[in-house]
Amino acid sequence: MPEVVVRRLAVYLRILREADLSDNRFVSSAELGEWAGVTPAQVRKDLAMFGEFGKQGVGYQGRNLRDELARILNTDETVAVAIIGMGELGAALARYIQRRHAGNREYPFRAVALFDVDPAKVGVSVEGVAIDHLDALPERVREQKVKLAVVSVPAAAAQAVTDRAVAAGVRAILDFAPVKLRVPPHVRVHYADVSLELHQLAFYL
Amino acid sequence: MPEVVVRRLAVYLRILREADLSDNRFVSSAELGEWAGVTPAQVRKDLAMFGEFGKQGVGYQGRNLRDELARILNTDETVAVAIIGMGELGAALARYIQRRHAGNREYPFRAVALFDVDPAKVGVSVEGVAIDHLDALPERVREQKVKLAVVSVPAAAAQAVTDRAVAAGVRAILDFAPVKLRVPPHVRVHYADVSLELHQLAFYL
DNA sequence: TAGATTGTTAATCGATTAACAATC
DNA sequence: TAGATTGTTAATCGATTAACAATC
Repeated sequence: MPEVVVRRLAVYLRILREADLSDNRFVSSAELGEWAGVTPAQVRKDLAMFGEFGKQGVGYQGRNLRDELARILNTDETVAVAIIGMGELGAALARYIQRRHAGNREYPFRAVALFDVDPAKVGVSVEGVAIDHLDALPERVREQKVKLAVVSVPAAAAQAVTDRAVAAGVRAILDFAPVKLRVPPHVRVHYADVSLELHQLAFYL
Repeated sequence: MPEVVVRRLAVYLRILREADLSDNRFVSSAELGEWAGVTPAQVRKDLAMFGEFGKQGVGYQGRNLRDELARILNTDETVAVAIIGMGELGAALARYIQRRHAGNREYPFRAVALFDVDPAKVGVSVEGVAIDHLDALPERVREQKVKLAVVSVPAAAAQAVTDRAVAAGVRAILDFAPVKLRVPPHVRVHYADVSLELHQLAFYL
């Protein structure tokens, strides 16, 4: 499945989650495309890759489409997330995720495990979740069946913690460290690299 | 210029900045491609869009290529950045950027202006830069000639602060709020949307 | 000179858009 | 039924890869 399609599906889902979907609100590919900034044909093609969700002449039933997309993206149930590295960024991410989950039951992500190596941080709670020592990662990841991890450690440590997370069963990683991670083919990595984004934007100045 | 090319240029530049470039180290498109995870042809094509930087039979002179790329990406001189929203994420970003700039003179970005609306935060210094009230944004952006801004405010406030930043002369925005921003055509927006990334990754679980 | 690698053109690949028959 | 909009096929567009003459 092309990565761009998955990205757009996530956009459609967010739009539908935010939209006010009264019981029988139908949404057309034209509307959804307008909101997402893509063509109606694009919307229909993207959705058609996963099934026939619409009714000719009417459009897509909003709530149904939202639920189908959540199912496709595996966010119809709560997704357990581990955050590795409780520096300022990691702690900010942990609080962000927990608060969104607490504030809106539809928000699927929940930080169930937090890790650091600093003894001063281990044991401290962040939004009700205790920070564990990195050495406890394999055990915690296995017992909580964590499949998705956020890496927010210094660049020099990123590959090593990634290796440990992957060995423990993690299948997808969001990496904030400015390092290209080497992982086995069954593991997916996305990069959230602030400096790279700033560099790209600087081109247009 | 295709956006993917600009993205790869930024990757090449980072690689060259990190590489140990002795005086006459030459780098081939094969090497650079290997490090960046793209084909040699891709590297040559990308670079050829901006000029002829290589020597046949030899490759690209590392330091020269690095400097050329920095020039193309407008990061051969320090780039002033404003950060709007000093919540946890905003503050973490401010510290990250300042520390990298302080630690490595080659790091081009510098947070020269920080903004929030919380009276408890205004006046507080973050890594030596005082937080200003949002109302001071137009004045500060103009006097510091800030062209690049980071938006790290709550979703509900993102469009409003963007409008003010754009009115003051900002040309490129890195938006951390999960909101599609509407901006005039001469303004570039990149999104750093953690929830969207997590949603995409969840697809592969 | 011989070997290597660029810059560039041509071939391939894949994604987007347009068009329209199917059908609600 | 008439009007609207889907699902899908065909046409277009653009980006990637392969190939090779130019040349250091």
